[in-house]
Amino acid sequence: MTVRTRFAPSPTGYMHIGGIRTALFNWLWARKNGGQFILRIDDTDQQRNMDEALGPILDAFRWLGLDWDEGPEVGGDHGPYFQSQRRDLHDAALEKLLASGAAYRDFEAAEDTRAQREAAEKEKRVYLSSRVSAGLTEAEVTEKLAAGETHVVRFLIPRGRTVSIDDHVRGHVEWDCGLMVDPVIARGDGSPLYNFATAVDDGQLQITHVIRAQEHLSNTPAQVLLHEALGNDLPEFAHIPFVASPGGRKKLSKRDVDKYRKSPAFQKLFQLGDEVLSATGIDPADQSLSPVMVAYYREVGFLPAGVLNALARLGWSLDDETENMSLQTVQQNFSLERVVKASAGLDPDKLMSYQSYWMGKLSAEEKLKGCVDMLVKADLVPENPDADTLNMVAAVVKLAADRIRVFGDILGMDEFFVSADTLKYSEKDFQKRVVKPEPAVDLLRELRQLLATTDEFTADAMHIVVEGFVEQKEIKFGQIAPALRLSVTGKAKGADLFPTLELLGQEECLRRIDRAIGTAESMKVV
RNA sequence: GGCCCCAUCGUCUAGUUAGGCCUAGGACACUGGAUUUUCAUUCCAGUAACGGGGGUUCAAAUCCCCCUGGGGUCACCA
Repeated sequence: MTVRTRFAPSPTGYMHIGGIRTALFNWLWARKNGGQFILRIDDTDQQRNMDEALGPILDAFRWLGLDWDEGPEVGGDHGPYFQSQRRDLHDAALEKLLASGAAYRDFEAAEDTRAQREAAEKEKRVYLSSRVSAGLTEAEVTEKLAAGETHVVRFLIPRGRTVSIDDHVRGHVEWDCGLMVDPVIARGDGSPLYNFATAVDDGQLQITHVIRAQEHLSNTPAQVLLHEALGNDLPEFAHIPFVASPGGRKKLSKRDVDKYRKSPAFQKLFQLGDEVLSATGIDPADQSLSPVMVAYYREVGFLPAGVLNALARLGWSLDDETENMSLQTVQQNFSLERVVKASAGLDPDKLMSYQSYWMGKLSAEEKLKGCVDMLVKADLVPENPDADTLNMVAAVVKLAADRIRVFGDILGMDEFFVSADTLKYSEKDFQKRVVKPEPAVDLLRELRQLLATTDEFTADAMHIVVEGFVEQKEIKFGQIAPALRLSVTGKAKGADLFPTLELLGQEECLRRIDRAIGTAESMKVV
């Protein structure tokens, strides 16, 4: 039988990083087995703008390169793939269950049901559905219906037996039906509820493997019973661990981003993200993007390969040593048997490590393209840049080498894309390296003369000039290099100094040194 | 609270199904050193774990029981 897996997101306007991990495992299992991966949109009745709500979800799949065989935009033989459009299927299934007596119309007032539940809770006994309505004769039901009495439809749990599954990751799990409440499967208005719609849809879509997060384990007995009553082939189940917050055990949640912001484990990621996001005109504080969302990583300049690698290794391993894996490698080696049982915390450090690895694998062209896009977004480079600009960016990217782990890191090298008069100094370092040391300004002034009279302004030539200068003045390299770096780049750290000078060019370097000298002197006066 | 799930370095994990090859392996992070006259990289080294208690056995991280701890879920949400 062909393996068919599905991922059924609700259109919420963003794609959760944990959600896409579940989708990834479904995709992997389908691809590994030459099967189909289906995307079904579990939208309910009142939904907001569908483009707005679904767009980001499909974008996330496309960005990561996870294609779907059936679903929105691609169609398929088992459609429609929007749950809201499958109502006739649900209605027919509901009729079937009603007719067979597997379900009953419950006319009990909602407040009565609630009161019973609360009473049971108070008395510390198990609450079970009263089933008063289940005992109604056909005539009585017809009468109530004619009288327009509102009712829900409940599934009649076969008490006195157990349900069990042999879960691919959890093993044998069993539930006592005698403890289960008859679940509502249709609302007062006749619309289907999740557990019921899911069973109907999974059955009709011929899903063979339901791979979903562990939190759904408690939904499983009801769904299994529903499948039985519907006469569906029972799918196999794999309840995978959910993605937990860094350091914690709790489900990673959009609601807790404020807390994550304070967590040490998340510190570096937030810092990087804040810088990149604000440079590209997105306010990091408004939480339209956060590390809980897939889009966050794209906007900060992560690679699909990096994110995918981290996600795959969260709760799954190939063996005892393989860490860096392409999607293809994971796909070839994926197995549900090697999925771990315990929930796994997302580790931003490890994610960054995978990311750096894959960034290192990129060709110069790909790297250049990613960086250019980022620079354009940050307005440091014009849209559709000319060849000169492109060459400049390429040179910077090459010089930056592995300092660029994510494309957003190029924005930290903005000194190459601004003019001498708009260059920003790192205040503290400038004080420490240029203003405070007594001879720094004088040395800079003298060195400037030397640099100005050099015909050949190359990295090697500059190196020789500065070395000669150091020798002649009988100072240490460390007494002039930091000041020079600060003057020219505004920063204390960065790429190799002499190639940096060459890249900036003689004129620009001189302008920057002049400005630094002026600035330092005015600071000294005050 | 009921039901269910889970438990190896700080983190992600290997090892658990078929007990011995485990004086518990790898990776990330961290610390130290070398290289790089900054930073980043690279290289080398180091710190660091079987939650506790009982069994079974010649032998237990691995099997059994109890405890503890963590988590999920208990809707006319999905």
